[in-house]
Amino acid sequence: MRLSQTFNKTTKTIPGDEQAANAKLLIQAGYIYKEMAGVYAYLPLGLKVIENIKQIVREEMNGLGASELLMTSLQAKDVWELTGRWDDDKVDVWFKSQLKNGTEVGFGWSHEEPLMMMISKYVKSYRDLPVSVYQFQTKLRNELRAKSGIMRGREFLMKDMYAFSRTQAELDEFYERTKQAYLNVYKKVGLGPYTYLTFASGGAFTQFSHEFQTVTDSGEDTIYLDQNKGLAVNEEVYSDEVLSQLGLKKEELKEVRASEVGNIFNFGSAKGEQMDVYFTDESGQRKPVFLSSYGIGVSRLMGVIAEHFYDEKGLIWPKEIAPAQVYLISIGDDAVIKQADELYNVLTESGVAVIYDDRDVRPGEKFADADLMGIPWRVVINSETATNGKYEIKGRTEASPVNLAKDSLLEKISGPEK
RNA sequence: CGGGGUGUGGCGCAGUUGGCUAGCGCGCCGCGUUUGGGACGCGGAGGUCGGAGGUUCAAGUCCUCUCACCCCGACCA
Repeated sequence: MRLSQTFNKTTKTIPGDEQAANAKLLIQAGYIYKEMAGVYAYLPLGLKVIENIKQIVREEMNGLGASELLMTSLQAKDVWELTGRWDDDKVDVWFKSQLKNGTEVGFGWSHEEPLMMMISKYVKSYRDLPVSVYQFQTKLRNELRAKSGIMRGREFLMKDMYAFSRTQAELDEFYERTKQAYLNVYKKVGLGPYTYLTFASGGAFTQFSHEFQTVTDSGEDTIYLDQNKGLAVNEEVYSDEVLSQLGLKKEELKEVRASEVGNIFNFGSAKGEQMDVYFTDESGQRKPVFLSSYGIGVSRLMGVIAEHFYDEKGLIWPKEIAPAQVYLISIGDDAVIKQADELYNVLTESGVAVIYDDRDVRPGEKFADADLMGIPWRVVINSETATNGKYEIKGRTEASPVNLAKDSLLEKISGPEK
């Protein structure tokens, strides 16, 4: 994209009403816009990051054989009454409204019940199972207190997946595969080395659920981490009994702050029984469906990544989710612009996303924005490079640039991240 | 929901024990000079001090109510 022709605004001043690093940086760099507390709009750059994360998640979910769909934001009351969760005393984050005729409706804070209901209309036989579906949906939650920028909002984007199985064994098998898929996601978005499978409270149906926790100083959770085993225990279930049950030794655990970036649940057959979702097996017997559910907060994940990777100059996106791979800067006259235009076309045509800073502003401003936006590579075209046919390139975290011929430049950009 | 803090041009802020035409930086508009780390000069536009009510000769400043935002806590299948 050419900056001179796109909607993109950065600002030198740090927002006064934000404390969280992710919010400050993302607003400053022009990724998000605050509508109200806990409610943020995604500007073009921010949307690009969201889409990049979604694509990574999508590929992993598809790899599990799940099918993408999209549920509704408006939800019917009676569906939730089946499990007692329409009650404000049971669920305190409901946004509710009503139709003109007085019928009460809720705004989706979760889609578990509606999706169970939907599936029950289609799944009747063991031949229909197993099946798994997922969606990227905006969740609306009337949180008492929003905080930490996009890490805990009242409106946020979540990937939720639901798997329906015939037996506990079938469920378990899918559950284990999904754990791996989740770890793949965190690896691909750049959080691999910091993210751990964590035992957490399981809710009504099982002793534990599994969380994925990213170790980061600004995290909201405390976990006890066994680095060698790559496992952690959330403090909410941390006890001597649990440790011995999991085969973990207190001496080998380290207490660290972390942010939850995913949570998966095994509901067994309880949910199916509760919501009357049954199928007929090979022998003609009526059996409850086994359910498991799997969530990743996509917008929160973006916040955690922003929170994890930045320096005094701004954001530092992992290349897999950066809104562009290259920030192209031209400094000079017509010859420079010609070379820059040319490179922009070459890169764009070869599928490299480029932010081309062709604005009529001073170089310092371009450099500052390149850093603030956190684009992995910065390429500069000036009168010298226009003359010798080379290109100046520098990685976001590198101290100084190098000059390369076009081929080496392209190779470097598409090569492993520096 | 309990506790703490903050609301003053678009953004970030200052504004003394109430006192005169409410300031500063950035940004914005115009002209000129600049062009490798957010330039500089000159000239402009833009606020009635979150909102309502009250005290006072006089309120950005004091009081009451209210709205919004931030932080801590509680909460978070």
